[in-house]
Amino acid sequence: MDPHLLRTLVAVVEHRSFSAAARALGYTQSAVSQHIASLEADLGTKLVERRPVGPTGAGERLMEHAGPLLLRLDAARADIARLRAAPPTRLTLACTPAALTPSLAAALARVRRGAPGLAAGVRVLGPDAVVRAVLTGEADLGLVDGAAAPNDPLPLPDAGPMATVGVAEEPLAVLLPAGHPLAGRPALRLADLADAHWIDAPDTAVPLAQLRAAAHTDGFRPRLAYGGGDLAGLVRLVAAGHGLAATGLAAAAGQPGAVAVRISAPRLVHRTEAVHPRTPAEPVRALVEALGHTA
Amino acid sequence: MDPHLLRTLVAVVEHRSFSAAARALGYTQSAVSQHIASLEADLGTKLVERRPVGPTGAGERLMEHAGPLLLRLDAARADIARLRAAPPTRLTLACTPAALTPSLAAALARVRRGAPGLAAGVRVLGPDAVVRAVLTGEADLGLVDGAAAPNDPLPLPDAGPMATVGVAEEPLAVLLPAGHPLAGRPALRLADLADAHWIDAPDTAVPLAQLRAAAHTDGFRPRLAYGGGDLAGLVRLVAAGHGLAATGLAAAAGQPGAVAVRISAPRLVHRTEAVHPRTPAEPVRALVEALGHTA
DNA sequence: TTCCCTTACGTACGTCGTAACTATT
DNA sequence: AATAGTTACGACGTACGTAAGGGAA
Repeated sequence: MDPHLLRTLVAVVEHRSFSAAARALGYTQSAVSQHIASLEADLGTKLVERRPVGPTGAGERLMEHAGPLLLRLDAARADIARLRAAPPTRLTLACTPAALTPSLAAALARVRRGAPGLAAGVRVLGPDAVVRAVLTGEADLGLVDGAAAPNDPLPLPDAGPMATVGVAEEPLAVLLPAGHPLAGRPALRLADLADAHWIDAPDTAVPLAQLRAAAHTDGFRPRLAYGGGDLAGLVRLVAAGHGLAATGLAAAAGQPGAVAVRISAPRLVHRTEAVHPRTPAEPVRALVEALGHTA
Repeated sequence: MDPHLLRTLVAVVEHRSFSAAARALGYTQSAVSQHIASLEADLGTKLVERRPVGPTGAGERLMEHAGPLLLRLDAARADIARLRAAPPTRLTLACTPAALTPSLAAALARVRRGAPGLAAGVRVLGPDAVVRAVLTGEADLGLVDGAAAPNDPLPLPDAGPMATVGVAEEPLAVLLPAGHPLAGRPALRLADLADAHWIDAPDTAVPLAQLRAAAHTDGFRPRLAYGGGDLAGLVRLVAAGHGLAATGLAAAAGQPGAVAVRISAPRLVHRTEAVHPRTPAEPVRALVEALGHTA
């Protein structure tokens, strides 16, 4: 189970083709064929169905391990590389849509005033991708938002050692279409919304799975899947009545066509968390501290 | 960063010697030397100090990745192997000391009555080792106890996909020496115990780190470390006044020389959880169901 | 001097690419 | 017939063991 072979398996399954995977990896088609054959011989099971190409049951199972494994491998390399590297002259942030708040922007501005010439970059991604970016060193700092019990950490994928610091907690809110019968209420009970129509937008709003886990319910079933990372697009879908979405009260407020109503749930808040390497370089440490002061 | 090289690194650091690691792995000393050199060349950093042999800073950092990585690799192989394997004729359980309760023993007896000829084995281990045993297929089912919020899952190491089912919740209890001034109380507030002397027995009682996390405190600092997996030994240390230990009320009750007092903490219970592969073989499924009925 | 890790070197095995082959549509 | 994965085979590189070399106690 050489990691190279696993990487090839991932490419083959993703491309649904041996030759396309070979092109993507810079191998010949023959090498890819040999990689898969070698994995299958090692594990004693067929992993990939040919014509059409797709994973078998065992193949899918192995895929669930391969991704985290390869990520960890990259994370380990990045972790060691950071120990040798000079502090970055360019600060790269990865954050989820609702985590990119005015106070984050202000904190970043404050840090940059203190360090003239510090370049910066911001990438908006889904929560998992933010964590991945921090682990692999693509980003120096990540900011993720989601739902959790007060003072509890967010349930983030545990793919390696990293430090997490809560930087903001605010009430949870639900986005409703402007004309919705419940839109006038001052607050709504989360339990009453479990059977509503929901939009699953795991990269943009609070993932429904997180609501289910935090509320210990079976509800919050998606009626529409929304894949982008754009909050405005999600708001338009909510406004058109496709379903509801949960996020922080501040992020949800003042969206055109939709109304944000506070969710009153026992011990459940919208939380934003900073994710960074455990030995952060100087500008990262300063930014985390600046964020802490706004919390 | 070939896994073989990582395995060698782990062995070298654990044995504090190249030649001992070579013997343990079935290599020559020369090969081990080449492995380490190759890793160091790849990462561009010295990982191991020689004479005496020990990890450098970067080496320790890499070790934190190597363990989980190798575990995941074994877990992946075991996961695939289980898909092909026939249902086991011997049921192997791994459990933490306080999880081996009369009701577990009864449930196992019930299942074995329903399946005559089913051999069984029980191993008592620390929580991490229990999870490891299940992931690598050494055990068919794991039982772990610890502290958590009611209905919340225990904070287990996330080293791979597995199913967890809560099987019991009972009040948290603290073990006190028989003559202790607080021993007569009907219940104690957890917060009042944060500054007491504690014994850290992560393989036997509730790990102190779990108490800290669950109670959102900084207290519960260990005064004595207890490494074994034997509850009776821990009780003797408590009785002798070395410090306190937390566990479930039932497991703690009736221990000679010590007194169990219920801990009243807001939203904090002692919980036992079953851990098993996501597609359990028949006898495992039956046992989990039997355990569920006792909960 | 002894112990233990490193380096040199030869061999064996593994991995990749080229190219011929085979199966599916 | 064309497309796409497999197999055969040869060249190259890698990884191991043997054995000689070097530095610390």
